[in-house]
Amino acid sequence: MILNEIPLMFSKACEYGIRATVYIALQSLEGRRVIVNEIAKEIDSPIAFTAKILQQLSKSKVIHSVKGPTGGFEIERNNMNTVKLSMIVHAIDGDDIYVGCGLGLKECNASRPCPLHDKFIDIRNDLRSMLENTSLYELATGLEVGLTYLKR
Amino acid sequence: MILNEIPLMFSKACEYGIRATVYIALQSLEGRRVIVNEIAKEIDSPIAFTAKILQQLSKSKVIHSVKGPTGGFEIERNNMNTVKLSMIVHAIDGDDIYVGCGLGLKECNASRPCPLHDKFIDIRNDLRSMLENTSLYELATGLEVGLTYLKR
DNA sequence: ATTTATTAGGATAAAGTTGTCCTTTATTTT
DNA sequence: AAAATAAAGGACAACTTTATCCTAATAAAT
Repeated sequence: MILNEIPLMFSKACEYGIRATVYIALQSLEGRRVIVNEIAKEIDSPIAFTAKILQQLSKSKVIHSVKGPTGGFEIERNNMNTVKLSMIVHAIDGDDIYVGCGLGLKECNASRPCPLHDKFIDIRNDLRSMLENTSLYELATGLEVGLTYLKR
Repeated sequence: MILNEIPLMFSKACEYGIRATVYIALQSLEGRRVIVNEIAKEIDSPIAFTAKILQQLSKSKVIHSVKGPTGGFEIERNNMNTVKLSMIVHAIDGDDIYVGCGLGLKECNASRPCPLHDKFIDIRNDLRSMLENTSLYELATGLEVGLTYLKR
């Protein structure tokens, strides 16, 4: 019997958030504004939960929301370059990824490192630099096959 | 408002498990068998929850338990070399760390990778190799200051 | 043999994450 | 102006993880 199902790297909320943002970006590149129902259907995520996440991303200016008929979500072409994966993750999961010892040791720091300290730091820095260096545009256009990839 | 508090790398259960195992190893090197209450106190973890985790580690043969008075937990000196960090993690968190796309994309694989596929693979492989190459002995004796480090 | 100390294990509670539903607010269309 | 459409947001339900408590099983000490 195993106690846990730990997330591989991100929470579900964050996964949905990234997938949704990429979908919105792809559609915005086609000049289409998209509504939650469509997004959730296309990325295969729970609608209402996705709506919550989109609210957060909207507040964080990662995406832009428009109310009313013909409304929905969109992302300006310019923002696709400035928005990095790290901003999406931060808006949803916070910046926990960056802090603390992997073993939860409070005394562990650079001057008195635990045996795994440097390894943890390296791995986390790799993750961090990937998140900070990957733009939304790069991520969206890198999905050659496009939409099909967003379904899980 | 942020939805989540995602674990940095391991679950709480796994963190406690690693810290507890290291503590047991350190005490075993001194010839001392230790009881749950002491372990939990020294690694600053909840007693009953720690007991559950120790049960799992005991079943998985990572640690050895002895019932009754003078009983407690211990680890044979020989086992400290064969027990790797990966075994502790596996016993508690399972091997989720190793599977699936970081974005939760089901179509993502080596032949049709998502834009982050290789980066995810690299990071995860680094983590995996760290876990598989770090022995309990190395981990325990690497903690020069010993016990103080295990408190959080 | 009885008592005592300790792990094993079941039941359950608390907290956190994920997911749903319904009402309110904003905006467009008619 | 009224109706319709969509996001915003509050309340809450389900599930998972974390945590506690109590009893049973085991084994040493008396």
